[in-house]
Amino acid sequence: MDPKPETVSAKTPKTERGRRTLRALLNAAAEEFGDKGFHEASISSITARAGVATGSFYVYFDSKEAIFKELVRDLSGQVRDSVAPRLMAAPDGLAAEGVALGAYLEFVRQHKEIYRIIDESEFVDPASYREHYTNSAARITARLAAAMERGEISPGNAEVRAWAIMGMNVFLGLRFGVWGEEAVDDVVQEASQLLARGIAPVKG
Amino acid sequence: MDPKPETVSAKTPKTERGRRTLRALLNAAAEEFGDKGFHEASISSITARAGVATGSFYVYFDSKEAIFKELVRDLSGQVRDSVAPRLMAAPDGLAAEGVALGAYLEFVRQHKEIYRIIDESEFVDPASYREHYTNSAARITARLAAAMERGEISPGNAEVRAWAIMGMNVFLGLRFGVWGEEAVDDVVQEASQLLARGIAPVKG
Amino acid sequence: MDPKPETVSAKTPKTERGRRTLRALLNAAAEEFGDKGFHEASISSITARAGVATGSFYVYFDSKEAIFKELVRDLSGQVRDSVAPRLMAAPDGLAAEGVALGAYLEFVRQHKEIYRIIDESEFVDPASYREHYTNSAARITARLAAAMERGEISPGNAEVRAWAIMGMNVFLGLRFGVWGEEAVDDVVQEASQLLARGIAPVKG
Amino acid sequence: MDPKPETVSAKTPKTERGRRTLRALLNAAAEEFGDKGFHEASISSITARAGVATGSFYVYFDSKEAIFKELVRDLSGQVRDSVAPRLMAAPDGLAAEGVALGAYLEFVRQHKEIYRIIDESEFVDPASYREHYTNSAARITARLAAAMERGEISPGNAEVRAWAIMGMNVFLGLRFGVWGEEAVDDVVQEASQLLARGIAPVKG
DNA sequence: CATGAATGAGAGTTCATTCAT
DNA sequence: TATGAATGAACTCTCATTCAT
Repeated sequence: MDPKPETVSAKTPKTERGRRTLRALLNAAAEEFGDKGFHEASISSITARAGVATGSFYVYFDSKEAIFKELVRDLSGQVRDSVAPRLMAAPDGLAAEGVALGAYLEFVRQHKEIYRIIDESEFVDPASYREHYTNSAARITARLAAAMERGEISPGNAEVRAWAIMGMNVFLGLRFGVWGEEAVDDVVQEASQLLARGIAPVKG
Repeated sequence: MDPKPETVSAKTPKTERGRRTLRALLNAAAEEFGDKGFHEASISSITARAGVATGSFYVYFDSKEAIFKELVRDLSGQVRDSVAPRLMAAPDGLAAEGVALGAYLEFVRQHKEIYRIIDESEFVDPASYREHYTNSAARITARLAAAMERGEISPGNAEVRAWAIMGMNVFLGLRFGVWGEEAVDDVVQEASQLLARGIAPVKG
Repeated sequence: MDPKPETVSAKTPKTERGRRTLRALLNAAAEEFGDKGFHEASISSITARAGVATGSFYVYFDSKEAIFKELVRDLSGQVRDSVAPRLMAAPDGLAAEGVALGAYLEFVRQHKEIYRIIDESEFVDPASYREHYTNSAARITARLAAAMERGEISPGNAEVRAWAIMGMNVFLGLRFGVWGEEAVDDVVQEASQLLARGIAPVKG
Repeated sequence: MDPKPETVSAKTPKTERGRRTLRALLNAAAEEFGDKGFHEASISSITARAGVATGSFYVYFDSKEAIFKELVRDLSGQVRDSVAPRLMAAPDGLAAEGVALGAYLEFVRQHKEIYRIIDESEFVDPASYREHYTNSAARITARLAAAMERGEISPGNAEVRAWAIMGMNVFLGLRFGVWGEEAVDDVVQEASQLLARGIAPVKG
């Protein structure tokens, strides 16, 4: 269940010991960045958490930015992968978006630090940030386009809708996943309804 | 008739010259933070832009954080004030949200740096960030509640809807205001439609 | 009862208002230096305590050092003057030194900050420090010499004795005046006895 | 056989090179503080004297205060150790105090900067100052108590006597060790006599 | 691969002092 | 005299990165 090894691009270790150290650094970095944010985080704190010497860090990463970037890619994949399986179960393209919101809210609540790290990438490595949200939007757009195709939702600009839906999800995630502790079912239902009526196929 | 005295919390100057210096610092800080972001920004760069000595900064602010906080409050007020007058013109509560989105998109496109500064507050002064979005949501919630009252929109959980709408706006603002350069009318229309059908009053 | 005006050398004010400001500054400085020590003390804190503007300070003193120096001279005089009257009452030159110790201990206990300020002058204005203790020693030396003359004490090197006695007093003052809270009578008696007879075993 | 490992409290180096750097910093600090006093001293001057980079300072010490504290502890030990061996040679408890004074005067004259540094600790790190003199007094008290026990000195309050003796020594040290250049034998003799027999007129 | 000491540029911050009003 | 804003040199401290072992 370890996060995909293929996402680890930089300086792939050749020995088993090396792989362990790399993994330890990545985990330590997730903790450190989640706790303190990028700028307050320090390499020496990361290596301390990982139980290795300062210098060892540079065996695996070129810079603080590099490990952060690596991490964002890793986490971005985790967010995606946590939603995907739930989507399979959705009866149709309209329902799918409600399911996706529910899955996202749950994930966010369980991994608040991931939300934070990804968001901070806007100011650390804008390209990663943009990539993350652009990818997300592209996936939603594709789903919507397919559903339109199938007549499950009304015709319209799929990309605009995708960004609108993603924004909805993210802010509901912030308010009811990261900040709030209240039950989430009502939120999902209310939002699903808004969405359903909003993009449901036009009858008659 | 002084410029926004309510935003000036710290060390109010007692002379006219002092007021000018303070304003110059605030304006310089907006430029600097907008250009470079909080961490890359430097006090000496701010004072240089403002045309005053380094030490003068500390006559008015206790720290880099302090002026940033001040600025976020200031800008948050500007965002609010830019949308408010347009709302007056809306025929009803349903249309109002479309109008608000349009106003917001325009504002964001003209003041990309404000968008950036407010967003960065999540990592510099989370309380300000939270306050900004909580205030925004509260205003939307109040509008929706009133509109429900008047039967202009369907009954439902106004707060959830407010956060959903705000999220939509913010992400459309990011995609089509900050990043994109394309015309914005289609976006507003598409989103308004999504919203309209989503929360329109249910017809008998 | 105000400290001697003649000790105020710098920029003697001509108006009544000026005299009040000067006195306020000196009192404020005594508090400030006593509380925080020379280096932690700040001019603006002194002027704030005195209830005047920062710039007013320089109407009366040339620098932070200058007011400190002034203060040490002032306080040095106070120490001297607090002991002098008690000496008059002493029956002879030997008893006088015990009386002086008693008077000094009392004074120190009541004015701990004065002890501190004078001592700090060693590092702020060594000349003042040296002057203070040299003057003290000279007064003791003179007393001892006169008493020798009168045969009230044994012949010997009056200056060495004076410094020894002063050191005794100062350190007993530190231990039992500044730090300790216990009754002081025993201390005075024990020290007086040491001074009179030394600590050699009493011969049968 | 490492140099005084007990004085090294903070961030003990793990390599030989580290130990050398630490020692160099401590020596440089003694020079710097002795020359300029605490507040005029600068970290960069210390590192320059030690021949290392500014940042290296913070590998071993948290602050200017921290190294000063370390140094006072170190020097306090040196004062103690310089007197101790001479005491062994004293024939009895009464003579011992004269010997101690002599040893102290010599030490002070050779290490004027140590005297200064320890005294300045009163204003930089009062706890160290207090500790230094409290320890000294405790050692003298113990000697006196033992000598009383053996009947070598008259009965009395050992602690009061100890502080009196220490004060005598310190002030004679200031006057004849730090400030004066004259021969010191007379001083020791006069003070020893005072201590032994006091200054009451010789009877009969 | 691992270690941890060394580096040094650069930042924020302080505050005694000056000066125009 | 009094005011308080303006000044700017100087300092401490941080930490990502390098490198010899």
